[in-house]
Amino acid sequence: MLNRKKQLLFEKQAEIAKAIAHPLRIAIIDFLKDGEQCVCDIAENVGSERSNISRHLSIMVSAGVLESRKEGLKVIYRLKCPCILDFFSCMRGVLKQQVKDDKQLLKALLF
Amino acid sequence: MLNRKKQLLFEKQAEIAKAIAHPLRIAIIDFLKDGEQCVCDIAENVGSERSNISRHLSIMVSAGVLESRKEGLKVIYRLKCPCILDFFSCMRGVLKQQVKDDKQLLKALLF
DNA sequence: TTACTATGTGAGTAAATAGTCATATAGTAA
DNA sequence: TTACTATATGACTATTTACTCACATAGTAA
Repeated sequence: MLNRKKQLLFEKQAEIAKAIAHPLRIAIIDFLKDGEQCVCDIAENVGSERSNISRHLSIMVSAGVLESRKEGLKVIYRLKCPCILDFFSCMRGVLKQQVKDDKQLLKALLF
Repeated sequence: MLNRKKQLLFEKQAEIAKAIAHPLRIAIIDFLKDGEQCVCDIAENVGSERSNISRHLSIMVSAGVLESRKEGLKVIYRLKCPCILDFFSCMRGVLKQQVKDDKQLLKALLF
């Protein structure tokens, strides 16, 4: 059984992972990898309603993944911890491995 | 707007992130970091019903995060892509930053 | 002031997810 | 064969999450 400390840590980590675990939020993080952007430009880039994007952004801010600053009417968001991008390349690695496995399976089926 | 290719990629990546985004699954991955384990030992370590653990394991296998092998009656699971552990240290970094921010806020409130 | 723009949020519905219990399956061993 | 153990899964309920629409808020500018 886990002790309380570890359990709390895992819950906090799960919150961060949840904040990333959505196609739109992945798209947002990917869009922000080259620099900060305002809500309207993010919404236009990822193709969703501004109110929806605003919600997704606030989820990621709460989780500590993004941070924001105001500039006139606009609110500009940026990655708070760019190490998240390393996780993205890890995920691409997992996907590549899946494709390799599929190929192997296909070969096994054909011969 | 995103093109179809990117959209598909982001959906696949989100599936992987989702497969990690749960306290029990984080605990399981953490437990597996030092080597493969069978379902019953995982269940005992993280403190949940075997049927529940079995479901969480199959979610992670489907996502390509874990893989398994049979050994007699037991099914033994292991990390398929240990680079996921790097993401764990990134998450710990995010949490540390949150604590720092909280300290700053507290100071601002007190003085 | 009024009109406008960018962002955030309450309320509602629809869909996805998690956990539990009972049961099924697969392998072991008498 | 029967009894046992480890794992997986169907069915169900409860909870969480995502999206949309309407409206609120905040800043800009005439």
